[in-house]
Amino acid sequence: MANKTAPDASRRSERSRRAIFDAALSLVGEVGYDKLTIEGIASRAGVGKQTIYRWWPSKAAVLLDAFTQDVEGYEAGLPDTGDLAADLKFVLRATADEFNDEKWQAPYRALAAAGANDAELSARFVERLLEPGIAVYVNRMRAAQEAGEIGPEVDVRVAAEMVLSPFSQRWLMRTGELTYAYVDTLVDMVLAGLRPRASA
Amino acid sequence: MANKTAPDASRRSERSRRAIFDAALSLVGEVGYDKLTIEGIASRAGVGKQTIYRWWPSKAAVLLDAFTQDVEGYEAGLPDTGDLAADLKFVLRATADEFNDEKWQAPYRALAAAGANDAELSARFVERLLEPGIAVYVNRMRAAQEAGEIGPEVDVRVAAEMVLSPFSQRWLMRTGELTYAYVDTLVDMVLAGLRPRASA
Amino acid sequence: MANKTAPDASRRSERSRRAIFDAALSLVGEVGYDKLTIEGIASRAGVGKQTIYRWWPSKAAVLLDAFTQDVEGYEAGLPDTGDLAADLKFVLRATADEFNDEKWQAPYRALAAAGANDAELSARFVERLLEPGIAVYVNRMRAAQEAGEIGPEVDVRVAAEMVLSPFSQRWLMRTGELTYAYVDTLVDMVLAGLRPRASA
Amino acid sequence: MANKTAPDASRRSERSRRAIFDAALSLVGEVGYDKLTIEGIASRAGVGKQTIYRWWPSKAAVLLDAFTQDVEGYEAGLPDTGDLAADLKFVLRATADEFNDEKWQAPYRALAAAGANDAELSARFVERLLEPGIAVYVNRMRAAQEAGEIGPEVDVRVAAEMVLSPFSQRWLMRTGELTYAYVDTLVDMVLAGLRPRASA
DNA sequence: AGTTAAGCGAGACGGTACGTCCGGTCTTACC
DNA sequence: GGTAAGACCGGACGTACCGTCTCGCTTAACT
Repeated sequence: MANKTAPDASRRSERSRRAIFDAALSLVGEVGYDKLTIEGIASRAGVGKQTIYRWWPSKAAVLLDAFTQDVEGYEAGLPDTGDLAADLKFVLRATADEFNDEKWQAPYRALAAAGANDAELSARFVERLLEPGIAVYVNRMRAAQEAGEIGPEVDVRVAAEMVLSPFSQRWLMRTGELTYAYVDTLVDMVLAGLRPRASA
Repeated sequence: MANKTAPDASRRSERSRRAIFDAALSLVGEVGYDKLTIEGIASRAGVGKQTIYRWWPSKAAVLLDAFTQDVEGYEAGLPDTGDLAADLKFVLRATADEFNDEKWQAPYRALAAAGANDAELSARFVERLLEPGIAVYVNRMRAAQEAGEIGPEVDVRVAAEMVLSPFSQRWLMRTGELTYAYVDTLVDMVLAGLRPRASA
Repeated sequence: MANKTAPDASRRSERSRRAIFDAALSLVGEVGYDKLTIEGIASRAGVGKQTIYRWWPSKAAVLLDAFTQDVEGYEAGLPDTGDLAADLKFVLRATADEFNDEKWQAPYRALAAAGANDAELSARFVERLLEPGIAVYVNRMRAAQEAGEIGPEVDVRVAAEMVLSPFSQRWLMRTGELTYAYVDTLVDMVLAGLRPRASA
Repeated sequence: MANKTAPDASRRSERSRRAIFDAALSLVGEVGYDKLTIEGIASRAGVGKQTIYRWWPSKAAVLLDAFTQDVEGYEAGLPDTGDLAADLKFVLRATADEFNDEKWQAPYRALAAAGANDAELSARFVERLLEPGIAVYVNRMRAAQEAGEIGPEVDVRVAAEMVLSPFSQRWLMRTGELTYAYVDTLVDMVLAGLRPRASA
């Protein structure tokens, strides 16, 4: 795969890297993904085009790095108060706030869209942004399962997706608002089906 | 909004319209959405570029029309055998087959992606492709609700999304295969939460 | 040559013909010859494009007709006071005024230029505009020749061109002003060579 | 005036410059000026369109540079045998040969025509092609004037134009052939008026 | 007076070229 | 050797006109 002699990362300019990220994020917010250009990023960052091409294969890759850079390490806390429904609602409400934040919209939408048409990018997007987000829910549900709040036969990954996918789909396709009420309804409906079967 | 004097639709060339649709669909399958160009469509269709620009604002709009044209009226049948789980699995398996069909992939992915970055297009995409697909499930669930299979307090729209969104999200983000087994699990898990509450 | 069945001139719309001439002349003055378009003429004239294409082969042809229409019959008077130099200066001064008139500049320049690249148009331009103008001088010189003011061996056509060509060349190429002083000098210098040789 | 940041001429590709000139000259000969296109030149030259637009404002400007490049330095020799008439006839005959050469026709006509409608281009055309040609005659005549062959009161510039303008006008407007006989007649007639006045 | 066919205004059409923008590569000079 | 700068080839953009072609409509000329 690596045909051209790989660049020497140790000599890389940190200043340029940061400037490129800043430029990419601010530009995608201003002009949208479609009108985001490598030349535009280079110009805004005060950087030569080649410096971008040397380190990234496409504007989507730049944006992905810029964006993950910005959000890395956010998945630290997931509360476990013992009340699964309450915990899920708490986290999902926070996520709703995030998704409703204008700053996130443009780059996140752009990456989701770019991923749809580019399998390789999609994989990295999923791995670095989507999966860590899902893992939070999966882990909390697994704990609940061990605590007996959720039936042992339940596939918690599918369960997590039952909460997260309707939520993110609504947002991505703009089919509805992400309100706290919606979030609560969604969590309640999903959990209703996960309770251990009446052992009687 | 419409600033330029609108073209006279009654004089429109049906032959050109069809040729453009055919060209757009075949090209998007061959080269992918990003490399799909208006010039390419015009050339393949044997049509002047202006004829495309006269009737559509973007390649995404062309593709949406081409695609809906192609699939219109497909949502005729939704079985009601009295067994909700069986019916949903049946339809969702068919939908899985459709989504796994190469022919659908390119244009559908392209439209979903284009919609993410273009609210207006998104609205038309949702209205003409997404909603009719969802309606099938909502209607069947409403019937089940009236038959007492589903609790009366259930929001069937959210319930339908609990089935459909994880499914389409998997496909769009390529986070998993759309197998019959997955489909069955998903339906079962959702329905588990919808059953009427144990009578008091 | 006449391949398409010729249009029936008897049914021709005089109103449209005039409107086209007016539009062509006013437009060439406003936007220049290069940006003069058939569509622009048609639109300004309130006329269908086909009506222009039916009667003229090119915008240059339209302009030529429009222009000659405008100036036809102007070559009526050529004075003969018996003093050749005075008469030539008188006419040439008037011509200078004409050439210095802004209204003439654009269409006349345009036609001269178009003629340079189009032999057929050139022929009509010469025949309908250039030659009649030259004839005035040739005729007056021939009269002078018969009166003995000019030597009998002189080719009056060439003599006329010796006056007119430097004059029009200056104007066309913008190599100098067309002043009365220049005109007078030119006439005097040419006539100096035409006088009958000292018979002695 | 120079609004866009000017390109860096020191980095200019000499190879491209030459290729553009070759392409422009060969194409104008093949298809004529009206059908000469920037795209055509770029394609024939194996050059991006932008490379043309970066350095020239119009096809006429390209052609002018291409043409002057081709002919620069040709005005070296002007004979002075002591016989003015003979010398002028000699040079003008050579010029007639040149003007009758097909290779010259297209670009020269094109430039003359383009100049008629574009004052700025005209100025450069005159300065770089027309004036050097005229200067040859003016200089020779001035020498003759100093030698007493021409009257001291004669404006040699006007005299030169009396020879050259009828000549080039004939060619440009196609009103007559440029034969040796015509050339000789013209020179003789002009010189007849320039001789010093009978002393006394 | 009624019929008919041509000219007409309008403008959609298949094309070509415009002049601009940007992609990705390459070169130059600097650090 | 990475970098800022930017010229280069290529190719698509969206626009403007070309010249051709219908489409109804007017409007003369010929039954």
